[in-house]
Amino acid sequence: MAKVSARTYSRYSREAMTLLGNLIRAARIERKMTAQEVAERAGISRGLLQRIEKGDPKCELGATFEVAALVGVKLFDIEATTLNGHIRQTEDKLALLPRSVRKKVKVVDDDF
Amino acid sequence: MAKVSARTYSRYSREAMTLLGNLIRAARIERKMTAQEVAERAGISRGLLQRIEKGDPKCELGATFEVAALVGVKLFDIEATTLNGHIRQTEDKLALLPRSVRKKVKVVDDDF
DNA sequence: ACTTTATGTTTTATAAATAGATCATAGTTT
DNA sequence: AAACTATGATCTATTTATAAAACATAAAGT
Repeated sequence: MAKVSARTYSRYSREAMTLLGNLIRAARIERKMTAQEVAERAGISRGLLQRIEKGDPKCELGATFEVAALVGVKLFDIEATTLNGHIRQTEDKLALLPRSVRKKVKVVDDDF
Repeated sequence: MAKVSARTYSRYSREAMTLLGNLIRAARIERKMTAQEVAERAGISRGLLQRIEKGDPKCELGATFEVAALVGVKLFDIEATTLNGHIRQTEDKLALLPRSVRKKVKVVDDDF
């Protein structure tokens, strides 16, 4: 009966989720859209939208971002038009980085 | 056999997810952390981390944000120290907004 | 104050994601 | 070049989220 393996979250990510939920709810109300309306447009249930607005960690990333986009909350504070450019930047960076990370067998003296 | 109700995503949210995944992967590699290592610290499986780095919409928001925090990717471009302040701001705003949205029965002339 | 409608909450059946293991491949270091 | 290790990919059992419905509450408009 007792819940066994509850996942834990760092303070930062918990706060980030709360903030995102708050931003979504505020944006939705400012745009005078009902929960029902937004849920329908996003193709999700009203219950899920409620959890998203609460900052529930157990929501799909896709559903959450979709709702955010729908009510006009900017992710990363980046404009829609420049998102692609940012993606390309990260791809260029990734192309330069090693493709796999190798753990050192011996510990290196990082301290000085 | 065929998949029935595949969810769709707007271009903006799809791109945002891709970007987030790329940022996480780049940050992880730059910090020389293996996928295994990050997965363990986040309390998730390596497979899930892989999907997160790919920008798969069907990941838990919590797991994704946790990983982002772990490798040092800033959500909303906001510092950890000021997150709380931003939350309070949205709460203040929400307190002022109406608690439920009412749809107009008659359409109002918005056009002029 | 009354009526209407949005929201909050709970429950259940169903659908889907996750963990974990395994294997193949590719990349890194010596 | 050889050995080692990280990553990519796939599979299955299990856990878990989701949709949908129903109801109660609360808020907004008249």
